[in-house]
Amino acid sequence: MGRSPCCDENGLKKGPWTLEEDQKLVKYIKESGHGSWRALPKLAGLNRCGKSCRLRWTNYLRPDIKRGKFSQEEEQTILNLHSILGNKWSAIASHLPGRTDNEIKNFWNTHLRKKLIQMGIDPMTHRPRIDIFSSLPHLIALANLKELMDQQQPWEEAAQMAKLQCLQYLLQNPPSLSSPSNNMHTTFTDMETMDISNSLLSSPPQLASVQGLDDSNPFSRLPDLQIPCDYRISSSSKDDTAQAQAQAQAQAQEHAVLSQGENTCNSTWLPSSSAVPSVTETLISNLGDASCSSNFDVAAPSVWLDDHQLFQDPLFHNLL
DNA sequence: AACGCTACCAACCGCAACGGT
DNA sequence: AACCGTTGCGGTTGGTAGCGT
Repeated sequence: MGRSPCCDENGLKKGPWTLEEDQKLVKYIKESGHGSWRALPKLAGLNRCGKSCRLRWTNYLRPDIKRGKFSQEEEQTILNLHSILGNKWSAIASHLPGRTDNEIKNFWNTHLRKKLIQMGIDPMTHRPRIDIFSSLPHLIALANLKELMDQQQPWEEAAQMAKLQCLQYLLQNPPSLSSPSNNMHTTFTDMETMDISNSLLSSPPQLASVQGLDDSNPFSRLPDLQIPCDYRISSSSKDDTAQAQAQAQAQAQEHAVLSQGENTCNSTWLPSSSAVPSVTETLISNLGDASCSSNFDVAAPSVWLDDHQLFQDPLFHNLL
């Protein structure tokens, strides 16, 4: 695949276009069409490379370009299409008459992406963020619990059972401790997270007798934290798993059709698409007033709601 | 007024795909 | 099949406007 020398040629102007250059380009294309972009600058009397001319035309000067703010409908369309197509800006732009891929890309990066992050949604997967910050409340609770355990406070056995069940619930419904996404806000490494978790899981010996789970290891039924965890909002029965896999396959095929064989949204680290529906599909209508600054102020996905309800439970406050 | 910070967006860069020879 | 030229695309950069201190 050869590469065109294009703009590295000496003497060609770069940078912002002047009004005069715009007028020359528009005049030439209106009269003669763009033809070969490479030949165009010379013919149009422009000291630019063809690539620059093409970009200026397609992104700015084309008469059918719609400028101005994106409407709610356009915003919704972009979110929907991005959840299916990923960063296929040109494919998304083809569904938005008058909008260029560059404009949509910029709008995504400056507005929509931030909104989704604010709402606790991973902008790449359109699913609840599963990074260290969304796990932080759980980890803090675990840390406090371990502190209490280390102090060997004389708990009632029933209370211990309840608390440990609570802990087990947390660990069986974890926000995944490691995120595959390109999440800029993840400052803890996966291994650091694992260290924290594993240190918390080194239980004091006196708890083994009250677990009733496994005498040798009270946490033996907890998920293997070295393995990326699926969301566990639904039953973990084998039947459901098989059903989810079948649904995932069906959806993967659907996505393959929609995205012409390319689907950047899928990740081997993520649960099947059918297990956790894309939250942007249900939260899109709230985006317009997503002015909140905290993940916890907005309508959170169900996988979080369960945990938040747990945190509000008086029983859980006793743990803290 | 000066400075720093942030948001926005036009434009650039480099790679990939495609078609012609 | 290999090479070359052209175009398309997505990621990134840099200029600048707006705002707060």
